[in-house]
Amino acid sequence: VPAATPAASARSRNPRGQGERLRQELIDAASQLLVDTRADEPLSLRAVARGAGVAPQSVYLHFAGKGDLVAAVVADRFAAMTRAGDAAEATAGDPVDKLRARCLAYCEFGLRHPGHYRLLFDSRATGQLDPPAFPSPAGAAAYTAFLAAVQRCIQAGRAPADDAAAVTASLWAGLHGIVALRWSKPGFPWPAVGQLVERMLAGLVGIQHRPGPDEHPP
Amino acid sequence: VPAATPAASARSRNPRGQGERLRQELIDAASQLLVDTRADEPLSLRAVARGAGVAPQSVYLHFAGKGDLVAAVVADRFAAMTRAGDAAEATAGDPVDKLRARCLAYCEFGLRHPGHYRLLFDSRATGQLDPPAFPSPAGAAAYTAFLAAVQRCIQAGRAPADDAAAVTASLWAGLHGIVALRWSKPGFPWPAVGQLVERMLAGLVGIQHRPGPDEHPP
DNA sequence: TGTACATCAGTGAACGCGCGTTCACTGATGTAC
DNA sequence: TGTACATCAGTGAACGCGCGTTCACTGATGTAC
Repeated sequence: VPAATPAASARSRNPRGQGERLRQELIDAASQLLVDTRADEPLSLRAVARGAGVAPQSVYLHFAGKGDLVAAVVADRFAAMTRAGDAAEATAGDPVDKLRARCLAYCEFGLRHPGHYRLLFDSRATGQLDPPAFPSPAGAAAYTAFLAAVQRCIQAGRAPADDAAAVTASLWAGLHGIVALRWSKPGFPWPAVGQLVERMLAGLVGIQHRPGPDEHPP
Repeated sequence: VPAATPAASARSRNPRGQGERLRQELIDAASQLLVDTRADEPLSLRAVARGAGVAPQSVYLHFAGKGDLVAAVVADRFAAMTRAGDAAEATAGDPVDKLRARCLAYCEFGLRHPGHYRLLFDSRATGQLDPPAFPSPAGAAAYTAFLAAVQRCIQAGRAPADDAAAVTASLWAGLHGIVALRWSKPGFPWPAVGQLVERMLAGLVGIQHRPGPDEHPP
């Protein structure tokens, strides 16, 4: 529990004409608060204001209310996740390696930033959204990138022909389970993330697994 | 938002010697509150007391505090889920049919009682536990039942020999994804639960899919 | 070159609310003698 | 058979807290004339 004094007490007001800066500062403060949130408490407008070093009312200068603020944070974090997935995919050349890289980037994002991941994919958190409109454009973009990666594998002959949308949905479900259950049940003896991802790729997409240098088959 | 008046205003006090009844009444009231909870708000001790028709202080007659109450609700709901899974498995004779029945029962429990499922498997909810000890005996029992079902399939020759623990972990992850993402992204065009479960069984466990009477292959 | 004024980036103070928890109390029911 | 007492199942009243939101205000900075 942080002290009652603002975290950024040294903040000075933005220069005239730069008032919009506070908007991003508030989004960043909310992201920072969520980074390692394990508790069940919803994001608090007053905590965000404290994190940004401003009074609670100042949030209303840029957002219509708490729901609007949360929606902006969701959009910001979805963009960050999409960027991470695209960057990972770009480092691979092969369609299979691209799909694998995107899957691993998805899991890594979720495991490194559990609060952000939950904000995007946990229904308790997405229930904070105002209005609760689904699917969001950002969420649809994340799915579309996976679908394209799966389709490329099929077209390259690296995966059997199948209903690509259904394959992608099952793959997404598998990846979500890998991430979400690991946070939910940290005491469970989970296999390595890489091994689980490989099982999903082999079993759900149908990709043949070629053991790499750091794989040790029994 | 319910009215400020208690939901069960007609409640009369339990007869002498039957004070323990209130304990279960409180657990039931909490379960009822969670049944269709979509919001991000944590379970509230005062709301539980209102639901049971007693004053907030009465909770302390049976529980040390909010955390203790939540832990009791978790144990109660885990028991209900285990019962549902066991009952579903008992209706099937074949090892594969037993495993499938348990998987479908798992998904059905999660989809019919999202608030209960989240209490057991969402880290935001499990984070309410006091103390946050994992794995809980009840959670371990749920996993063990799945592991046994997978092992029976392997021993019966209905699934290829593999690391049964790793197979079960990946299957669990897949089932969790089927349930959790469906609540998180209700606007997404999800395939039918049965089809996704069949994909998980075929791909992750290695069970051969034989089309049933209500399956319509393209 | 000075001055009145508009704009901008915020803040001071307060509102009513629900929360978890504590302390002292009540009133019915059983039991000892 | 009557009565004092213990036990039991709760409640009355209050505490301090953080929450989202509203209204009026401040003080610095730029602009028109």
